[in-house]
Amino acid sequence: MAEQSLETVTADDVAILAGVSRWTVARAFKKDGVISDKARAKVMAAATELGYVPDLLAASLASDRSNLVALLVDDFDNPHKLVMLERLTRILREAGYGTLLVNMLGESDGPEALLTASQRRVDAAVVIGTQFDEGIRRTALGAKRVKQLIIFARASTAPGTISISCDDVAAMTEITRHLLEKGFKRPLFLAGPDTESTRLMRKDTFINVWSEEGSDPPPSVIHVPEYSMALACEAVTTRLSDLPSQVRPDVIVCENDVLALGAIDALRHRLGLSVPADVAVTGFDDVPLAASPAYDLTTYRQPVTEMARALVRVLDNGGRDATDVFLSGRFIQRGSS
Amino acid sequence: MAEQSLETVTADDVAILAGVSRWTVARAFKKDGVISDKARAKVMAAATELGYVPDLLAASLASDRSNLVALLVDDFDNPHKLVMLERLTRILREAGYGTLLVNMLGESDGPEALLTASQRRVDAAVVIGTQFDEGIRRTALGAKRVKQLIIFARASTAPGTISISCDDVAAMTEITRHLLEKGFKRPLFLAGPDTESTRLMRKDTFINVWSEEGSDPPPSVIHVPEYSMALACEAVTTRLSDLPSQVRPDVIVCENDVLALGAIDALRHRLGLSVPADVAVTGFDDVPLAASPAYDLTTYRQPVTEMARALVRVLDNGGRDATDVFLSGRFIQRGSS
DNA sequence: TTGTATGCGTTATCAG
DNA sequence: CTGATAACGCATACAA
Repeated sequence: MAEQSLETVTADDVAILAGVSRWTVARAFKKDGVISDKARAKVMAAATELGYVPDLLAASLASDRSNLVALLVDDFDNPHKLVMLERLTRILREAGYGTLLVNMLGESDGPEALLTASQRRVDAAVVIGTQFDEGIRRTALGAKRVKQLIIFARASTAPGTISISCDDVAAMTEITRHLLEKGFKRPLFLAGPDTESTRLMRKDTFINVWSEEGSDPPPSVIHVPEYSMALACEAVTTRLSDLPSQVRPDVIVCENDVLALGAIDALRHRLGLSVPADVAVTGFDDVPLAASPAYDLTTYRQPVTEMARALVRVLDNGGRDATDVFLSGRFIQRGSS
Repeated sequence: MAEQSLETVTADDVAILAGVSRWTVARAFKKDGVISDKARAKVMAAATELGYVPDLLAASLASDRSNLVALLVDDFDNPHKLVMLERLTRILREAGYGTLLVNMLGESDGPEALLTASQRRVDAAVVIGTQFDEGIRRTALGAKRVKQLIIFARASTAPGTISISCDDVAAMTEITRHLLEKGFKRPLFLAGPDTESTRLMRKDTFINVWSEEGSDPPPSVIHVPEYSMALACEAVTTRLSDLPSQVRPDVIVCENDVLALGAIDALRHRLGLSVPADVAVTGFDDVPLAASPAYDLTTYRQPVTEMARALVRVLDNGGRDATDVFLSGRFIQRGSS
């Protein structure tokens, strides 16, 4: 078949060549189109001959679906984002959705970012950021700008949104019990920023389970204002330096892997301690680096694939009778604990 | 202003409220629209009152620009991809472009991925993958499917494409001279897969400069089939184990940071050697992790921001008189060499 | 400077 | 099962 270099080949062209009407061409391209096998065959033959592909833009304009979803990301520093992006783009594409990647630039850029997306008629906006403020929700829901607002990898009780996330409670309970079994006595919990609207249940769960099932004083907690290795490293260094080993934490439980990696760096390279001999460390997410011999981090793998599939289900349903989704992942024990 | 919950507010609605015609509304929203200040003010007032935003989908259909570019990625394992995605989405968005992230799933998925993008009428397809086969080029250029094919962060001589990349020759020359000055004698070059169409000039440059300016035997080279820490770690381990220290390389020069991080892991955790005391290591890209105390990797920072800006320039020009772009980055000396 | 007709490529909906 | 009419929301070119 010679390469076509027509400016653009439309359904009309195919219709003429196939000897049918333009609408029959459209039907042939719908999975469940009501059309005779014969007609479809003719259309398809003509289509491949002309190199016709339906124009999704025109389709979006005419129908009220774009099969496009916006992925709003606000923190590109966490390698786990790359894992999520890979899985989301793969699975959404397999399901017929395109993905618009939107960078939520600064602090309060959420609403603006959402507008950009809504201008392209996305079927849904998926927030994969760490922050999720009320402004976004209002912008999304007010004026029906965005049909659906989905919070990914974060639990949220905000009305009008649905969230798809890892079951933090089950996950952190498993981690905590592992630590209790191992006989750790003085945990330190290293947490990220304390947001209101979307929160991780990891810290609370850890504190609860440890307090209930352990017989020791409640764990201490430190917060860093961002999920950053450098900040975590700094925070742990300050906190542990000059601390006599009798009162030094024997395990640092981190809200995610990025913090854990920073903590390990601090212990080894700033404080001259050994992991896990002097201090153990656990993370959360299972970023690729967690498996490297350098860190060998005990962590919990979020079920990203299943989460992405759940997203597709919600999308395919057009958001009807959708409820929040919590999925279990897998505890990954490695050498750091 | 009360939140509108109108189904959709179009330019017509704004026109009525502002007491002008629909076309005047359109003019008000064009940066260089020929329109009186008074009319524009009225339109804008009406627009904000109604919460009107132009529909980019309809605009794309009517004009022949979508202000949408597809980002085709085929390797989500390299953290540097995250850096590039952050910069590209940020700068493209600031310039008024939306970004469609497309996952080039498998081996020969390029053409298919490109089709997905072209169905949405992207103004350009930007390949950020490591692989770039001829199939992609043909699909893109054949039948004028995609107006522009741009190779980002990779030099390419493929006809009909334009590439925007770091000046590998200058960069690697700088790294090599640094190593020569430091007095290293037995380098080993660790490279990724050997592709035909888009190649890095890093390996060749290193070999050339080292051979010309150094007085020692030509460097040895090993290839790994993927840019993966694990593979690099394995390859270095096999290569160096049981090697007497007199003939052991004293520096491993890596094609990128991912390989370098894997090499460092191998040296430290598999071979029990110290970096840089026993063996030095250099990378390329300056991924965030390179700055961590754990690796402290000497590397070369790609000018990602400038590269993204160059992309915007090409896009704004609609590809007219565009030529390949090479930009210099910055040599970053750290502790690993 | 502003208004008007026409077209972009598809889909929804109804008629045959 | 197939053909036809009317949008979808905007841009371009031209006329006023």
